[in-house]
Amino acid sequence: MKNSPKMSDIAKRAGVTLSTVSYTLSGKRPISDAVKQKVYQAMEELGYQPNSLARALVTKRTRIIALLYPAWSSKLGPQSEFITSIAASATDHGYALLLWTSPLTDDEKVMDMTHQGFIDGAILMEVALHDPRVELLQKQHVPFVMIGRYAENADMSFVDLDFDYALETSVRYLVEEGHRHIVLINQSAELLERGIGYVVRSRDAFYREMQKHGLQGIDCCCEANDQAGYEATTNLLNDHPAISAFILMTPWPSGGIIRALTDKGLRIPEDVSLVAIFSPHLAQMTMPALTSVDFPFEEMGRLGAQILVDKLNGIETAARQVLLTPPLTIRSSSGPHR
Amino acid sequence: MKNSPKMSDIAKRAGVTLSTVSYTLSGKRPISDAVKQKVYQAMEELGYQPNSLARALVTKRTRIIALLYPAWSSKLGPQSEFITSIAASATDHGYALLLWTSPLTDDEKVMDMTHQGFIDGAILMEVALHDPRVELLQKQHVPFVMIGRYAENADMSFVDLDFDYALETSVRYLVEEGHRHIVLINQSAELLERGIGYVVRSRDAFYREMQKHGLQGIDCCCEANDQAGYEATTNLLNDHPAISAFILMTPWPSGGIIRALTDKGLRIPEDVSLVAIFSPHLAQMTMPALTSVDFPFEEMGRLGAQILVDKLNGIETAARQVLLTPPLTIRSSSGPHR
DNA sequence: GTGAAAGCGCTAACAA
DNA sequence: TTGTTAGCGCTTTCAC
Repeated sequence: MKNSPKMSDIAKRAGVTLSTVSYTLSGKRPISDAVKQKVYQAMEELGYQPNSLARALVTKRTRIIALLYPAWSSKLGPQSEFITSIAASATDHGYALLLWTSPLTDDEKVMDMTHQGFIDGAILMEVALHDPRVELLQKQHVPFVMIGRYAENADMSFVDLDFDYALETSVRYLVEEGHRHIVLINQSAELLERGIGYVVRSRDAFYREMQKHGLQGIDCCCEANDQAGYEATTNLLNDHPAISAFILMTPWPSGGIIRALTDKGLRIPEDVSLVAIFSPHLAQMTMPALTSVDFPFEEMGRLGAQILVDKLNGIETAARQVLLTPPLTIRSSSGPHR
Repeated sequence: MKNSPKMSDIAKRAGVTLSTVSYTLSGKRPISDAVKQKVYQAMEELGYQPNSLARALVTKRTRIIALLYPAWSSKLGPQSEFITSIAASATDHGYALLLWTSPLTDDEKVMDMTHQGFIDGAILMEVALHDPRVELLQKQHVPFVMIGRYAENADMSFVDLDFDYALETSVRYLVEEGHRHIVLINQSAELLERGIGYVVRSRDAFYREMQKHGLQGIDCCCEANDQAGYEATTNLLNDHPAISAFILMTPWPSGGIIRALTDKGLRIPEDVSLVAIFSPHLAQMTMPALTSVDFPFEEMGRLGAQILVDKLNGIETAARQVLLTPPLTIRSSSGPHR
C-alpha cells in the first residue's frame, strides 16, 4: 500500500514504455514473447500490483455492485441469508459486493456512494411499495434489480417470492385440513408501517384467501424475538380460543410461539397446526419440524445477481421479472383439525 | 452515471475556477459567501455528484473496508450474523463494507481487489490457524483485524470468542450437574481439516477440560443440516448408550438432534442435557430453549469494525486483542443427571 | 480570497 | 510489434 510500484516503474525496469506494460497486462495487443518475459519479470521483481482505482477511473467500470438495504434493518435476520448467496454469485461473475446501508429517511445522502462512480450497479433489498431509493436510482441511471417488488413495476427487474401464492397455498391447505380459525403472525409492525412490499402483500393475500373461503382471518405483527412470540400467542389464544392454526412469516418468534402453545396444554399438530414461510434450515430447527413454503433465499439471491450482471454486461437489456412459487413442504407441524 | 457533470462544468457555470469549486466543497479554504452561493447553485442546477473514484485516486483513501471470507463457506450460516453488525458499525464510521470471498487455495488472486487500492483495510473471517491470507495482507501492508485468531498472534489485532473458556464453562457445568458421558457436536469435518481456529480450539478445549475431570470425551463433526444431526445423534447413542449430555457448536443440526433424542424416547432435560454455543436467537428457537454460552456476534462484529477504523484513522496504532467471555445462560435444555 | 497547473496511475486512441 | 500522448475527474501546491 505504501510506495507500491506503478506501471512506469515496471516500464523503466523492463526497458519498454508504459503502454507496452499496460498492453502486456491486458492482452489487448500482440506483444512479442521477449518483451512479455521482461515485463513479467520486472513485475515479479518489484512485486507489482495494478491499481484498479486508476483503471476504474478511465474504464468507468469498477466491477463492484452494491447491495442496498435500509439501515433500520440492521438486524436483518433471515434476510441476511440473501447476502451470502448474492455475494457468492457476484464473485462467480467477477464482481465484488459492496454492502451499503441507506437510511430510507435521508434521501440526499442515500446514494452518496452510488453516484460517485464506485459501483456499476445495485441490488435493492427490503423494497417498500413506495421506495425513494427506486426513484433515485432511476434518476441516476444506475442499473439495478430488486429483491422484492415496488408498487409499480413496469420496466423494472426483480426477483421475488410470490407471496400471494405462498399465502393462498398455506391458507388453502389449512382450510382443507378443516381449520377455520387461522392467524397470520406477520413481521414487526414497523415493517408493515413502512410499507415493505412482502409484509403488506402477505397480509393482504392472507385476508383475501380467507375471505374466499368465507372465513375471517386474524393477523398480528410480531417483533423478531422469542418473548414477543410467546406473548403474542398467549394473547391471541386468550382472545380467540378457537384458533387452531398459525401461519408464521418470521422465524425468531417461533420458539416462543411453540412454548406458549405447550404451556397452554396444546399439542402440535394434534391441537394446533403451524405453517411457516421460512428457509428450510430454520423450518427444521424446531421440534416438530415446520410444514413450510420453503423460502428460496439461495435461488433468489443467485438470480438477482445474475440478472444484474447480465444487464451490466449488456447481455440483457429488457427488464426481467421473476416470481418464485416453491411448493408447500409438509413436515410435522400440521395436520387435520379435530 | 451517464455524462454526469464534473467539477469543470460547475466551475464554468459558476464563473469560477475548478479549484475554487473543489475548495468550496471541501471547505479547506475560506471562500467568500458570494462565490459559495454561485457554486452551490450551479451544482444544484446541474445535479452535480462528486466522483469519488477520482477523489480516491488522489487522496488514496476509499473509505471502503473489505470483509474477507473463504469461498468455501458460501453457506456461511450463523457466521453471517457478523456481517450485518460489521456493516452497520462500518457505516456509522463512514465506511462501506465490501464483501470479498477469497478462495483459500489460490494465493495469487486472493487479494486481487485488496492491493489494487480499492480498500483501506480488511476484516478477516473464518481465520485458520495457518492462514495464507494473513501473510498476504501483512506483506501488502493492508491494515486488518481478524474475527477469530491466527496461531501466532503477536502484533495482530483480533476479536474472538474465548472458546477455551466457553468449553471449559460448558463442560464444568455439565460435570457439576453429574454428567459423565458428554459429547461435543462440532462443526463440519471440512472446517476442522482446514484448521479453522475456533473449530480446532473448541475440540481441544473440550478434551482438555474433560480430562481435567478425569472423564473421557467424545467428539463428532456434523454437517450443517437437520439430517446430519439426526444421524450423528442416532449413531452416537447406539455406540455409547450412557451419553447424557451434548454440547452443540452449530445450530442447523440441532433440530435433527432433538428429534433423534425424542425418537429414542429420551426427554430433555430429564434424560439428556443440551448446552449450545449459539446466538441467543437461535438458542431460543428450539423447544426446549437451549442453555447456551450466548455467542456475541453483534458485539464481536461491532468491535472488529471499531478497531479497524481506529487503526485507519491513526487513533490506535498498537495491536488490540479482545477475547470475549459471555456467561453461560441456563435455559430449559439442561439439568442434573439422574 | 482566488487562479493556474501539476499530478494521482492507468487506458486507449493515434502514430510509427 | 512498439512508442507517444491525451485524458479519466479530482486534490493540492504554488502563485497572485
